[in-house]
Amino acid sequence: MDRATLREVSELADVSVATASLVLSGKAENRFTPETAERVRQAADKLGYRTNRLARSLRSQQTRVLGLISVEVLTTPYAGDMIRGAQTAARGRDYDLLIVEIDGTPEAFAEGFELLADHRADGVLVASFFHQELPVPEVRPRHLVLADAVALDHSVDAFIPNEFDSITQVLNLIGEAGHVHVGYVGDCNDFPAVRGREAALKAAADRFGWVKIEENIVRSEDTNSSDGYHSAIKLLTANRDLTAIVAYNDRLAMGVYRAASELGLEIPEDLSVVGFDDQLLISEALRPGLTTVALPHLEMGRLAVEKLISLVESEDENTPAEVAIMGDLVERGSVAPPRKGSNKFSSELGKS
Amino acid sequence: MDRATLREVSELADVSVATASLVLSGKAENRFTPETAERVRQAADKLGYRTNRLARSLRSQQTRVLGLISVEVLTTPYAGDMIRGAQTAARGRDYDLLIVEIDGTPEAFAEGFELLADHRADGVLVASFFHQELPVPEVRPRHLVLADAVALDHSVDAFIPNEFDSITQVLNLIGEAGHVHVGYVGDCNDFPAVRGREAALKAAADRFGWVKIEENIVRSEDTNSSDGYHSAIKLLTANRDLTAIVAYNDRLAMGVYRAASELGLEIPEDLSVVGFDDQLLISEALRPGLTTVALPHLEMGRLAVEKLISLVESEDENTPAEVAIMGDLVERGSVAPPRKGSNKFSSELGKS
DNA sequence: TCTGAGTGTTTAATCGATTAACCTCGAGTG
DNA sequence: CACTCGAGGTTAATCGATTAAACACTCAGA
Repeated sequence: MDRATLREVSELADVSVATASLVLSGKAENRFTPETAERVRQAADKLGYRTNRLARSLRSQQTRVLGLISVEVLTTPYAGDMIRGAQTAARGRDYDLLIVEIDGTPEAFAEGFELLADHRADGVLVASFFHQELPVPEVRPRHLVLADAVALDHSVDAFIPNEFDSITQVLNLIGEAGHVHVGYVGDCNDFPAVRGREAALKAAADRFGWVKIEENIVRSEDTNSSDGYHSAIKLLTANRDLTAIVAYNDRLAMGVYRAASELGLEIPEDLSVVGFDDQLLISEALRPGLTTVALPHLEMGRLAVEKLISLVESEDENTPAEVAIMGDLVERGSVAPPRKGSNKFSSELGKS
Repeated sequence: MDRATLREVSELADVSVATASLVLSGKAENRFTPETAERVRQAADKLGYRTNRLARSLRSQQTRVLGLISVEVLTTPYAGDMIRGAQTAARGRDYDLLIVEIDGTPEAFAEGFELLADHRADGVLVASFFHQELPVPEVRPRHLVLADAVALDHSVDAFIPNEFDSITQVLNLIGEAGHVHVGYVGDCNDFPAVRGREAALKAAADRFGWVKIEENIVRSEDTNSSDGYHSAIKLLTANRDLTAIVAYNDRLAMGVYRAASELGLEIPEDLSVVGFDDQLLISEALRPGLTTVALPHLEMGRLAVEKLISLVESEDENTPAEVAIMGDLVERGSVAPPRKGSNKFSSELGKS
């Protein structure tokens, strides 16, 4: 049941191993008579010949294998599409992916790099489960590209989401609907994603004339639904004029929904909500569906692999660049114009 | 910057390549003087020598690479832990994983198998994103194991969840709390997971004397939250005595929560709810937290790899077996004893 | 002195594919 | 007729590690 070797093919075709190799690799188009070539091809076909990648790689000093270091992408439900994008792109160029899952520590990187070096991967792609700055060690593969992450020292090619323009899409939706009392449920960490989204928020606030946006920002310790809930409660009770809340991500937005429901606020009639990430388990399940932005995971994976292959295949000098990619707006129904005057919540409270 | 070869090491140590190899592989413990051995080791150290896996594999005819065919595991947020379990187990035995993502069609399998055969994987693990029956082609790797799936013809070793006993844990919780009017929001497909869970439901109904369980089963077309909502509404309006609902999975349970909230039923006071899967994005985010069962993904991945390695390393005859593994009960607070008499919903309606 | 048995180390074949360099033969050229 | 040249192949080195078999040497025993 073992695969046939080139020697077996060449014997069946009654030629030398060299001839068989040359014919099958197509690297000597017209050095052989059509009959010889055909005989070789038939023999290969008959024996189900496939070239032994180990042997080829050993000889050619390239494996056509790309290492993929997954920083928690495999084990968190956020960014699987990035790997799919990467795999599709790689397969399309006849490369395969060797995937190693690690946490993001420098030691784990070193181990991962070592393992991939042992396998003689032609290049390495590091994919992160969210847009962060990674401590990529100095000792690193010759060809390296990052996806959904940048190197702390910005010394590596990277494909990241355009946080600013992406979230601006939902901010515009809020602004154009006429909201001016807008709150923001954020994250307290210092990540590029956090900085980018808040910068966009402030720009939008300026542009649309949102009222006292600085005071309507609450930053959660963590970004789970329950933090979103507490933050939203805090926002909505402190500022009863709020008619829209922007959440840093969909999980926080989920908490905002719960807060709204508890306070008797209908979404979107009394309160518009937008999220970020388009985590389907949440954004599709909430009622009404959450208007949010889908991160360009597939694209980042694809582009990163294509860049990596181009690095591998041309030995030209390369100047590392960070490419920011737009996310897709997904409108579902959690945004509506504000009620006249103020939201139901504040008017009800006004009565009592 | 390229890695040192054995020849370079041997030259530095002033011995033959054979000696260097023998010393470093530890396969000839006392054939050399301690001084020679030490000299070789020092040289290897100094040069940062690591054996070239391609060369070794080519020679030894085994790669210490296991293929992992992921049937949508990578790209759905359900079962990433299975891959983590598999990778950890493999690394612990000095194997690496070559992962290929496919959909579950026979053609995709064939392609995946071919690709892994090209890479001379020593064995292949197929991991599915849920417990299903897979059409594994006849032409298959010599060593093959399934995780979270069985072969249609049951001809392959498999590690699967014990659906019956796993869900019985939450069913017992419901029964022991004293509920007798129990509803079930199910799935209409004919999967092992569906059959196992419904069988357990019926067994529990018998054991606890649940009232007319057959009539309180609604099967959804799909298993998203919105189907769970519609099914729960149907159940709760048709049978006002229901005090507990069991959902086929957490996503459906999420819909049940919404239905309950819409009907003014408090969970767990008026209605107990249990799910299955422990999908954290849902089970942790819902209020109250969802009591559910965590599938043994990590374990399945781990055990499958260990079985696979044992197949690879001993050429003994093997009789395929399917091993069912228990899931873990996760209690969060969506179960309470029923209200005296009946639920709030039915009593309120009774008044009007 | 010769044989035998260890010890310590090297020689050389091998895994399978690639490819530069070489060979052979017949046709064409001056 | 001697010589060149191209078409159509083949030879053999190479990638790096593994390992059976051979070799060189020492020392004990006959």
